[in-house]
Amino acid sequence: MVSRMSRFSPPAVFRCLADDTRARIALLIASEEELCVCELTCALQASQPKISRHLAELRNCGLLDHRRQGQWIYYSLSGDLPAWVREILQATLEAQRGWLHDDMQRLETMGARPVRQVSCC
Amino acid sequence: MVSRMSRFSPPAVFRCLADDTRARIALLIASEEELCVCELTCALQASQPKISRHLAELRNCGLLDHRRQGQWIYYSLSGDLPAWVREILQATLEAQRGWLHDDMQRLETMGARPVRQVSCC
DNA sequence: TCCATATATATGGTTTTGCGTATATATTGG
DNA sequence: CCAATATATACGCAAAACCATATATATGGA
Repeated sequence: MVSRMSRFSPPAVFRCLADDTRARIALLIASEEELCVCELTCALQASQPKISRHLAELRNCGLLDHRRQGQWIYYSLSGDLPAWVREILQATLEAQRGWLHDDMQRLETMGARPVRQVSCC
Repeated sequence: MVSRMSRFSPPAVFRCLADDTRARIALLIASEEELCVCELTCALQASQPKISRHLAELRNCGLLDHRRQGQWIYYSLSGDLPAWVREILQATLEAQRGWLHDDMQRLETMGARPVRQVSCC
């Protein structure tokens, strides 16, 4: 019997992206590599708990990784993401950039974005 | 302001595919071009009303077309499907054929499948 | 016309999902 | 240690999704 409940089964992945907030988060991160919670809160104009709750879900589904840098927690696509999931995000992103336009605009014009540091010292 | 509610917005499409039954139906049809309700009922081993209900939803979302031929109603991918949606289905299908294996097996070994007729007379 | 088959829809109930608000935790700078 | 900032989680509720069962509709053949 073939497993119908792998972590990345098609409906599991689609379910993760089926919510407006989560789709916007996932595509923004796919586009920007890495974003912290406050940037997403600003880009989506949503409350911080709402963003955090959906980030937790994307994390639990295995779509996102996170790292802490000081006070900020940066989210990125999971390194374990299967290629087909990456392809889906990429295809959606390329075809639907317009759909993300407002969010990206707010992100670009956001004041006081935290500064990334790749390594320490 | 950019429309956030097009018929084929990312979350709308993903929501449609977020259910186990609907994902299996959509991918089976993407693979087989066209399937009737009784074939899907057999392949998924689900009740006829359950299949019909999910087909109606896929139809309402704009993912599927249907045509009647005699007593049977054949469902296929909508002709109006945006390219990116087609790509998503194709990428998922190619990467996740194993996930569909049991369904396809049952379809292939199904007795008394109705015979397609392309045109009349 | 009557029956069998194929398909669609309605109904009522249970489960899941998403939300706002309140609160907890962790980090940084004084 | 204290206050401020960033983030996560808990709780109670409203809305949405899904299901099984029952029923309606359409077609084809006797």
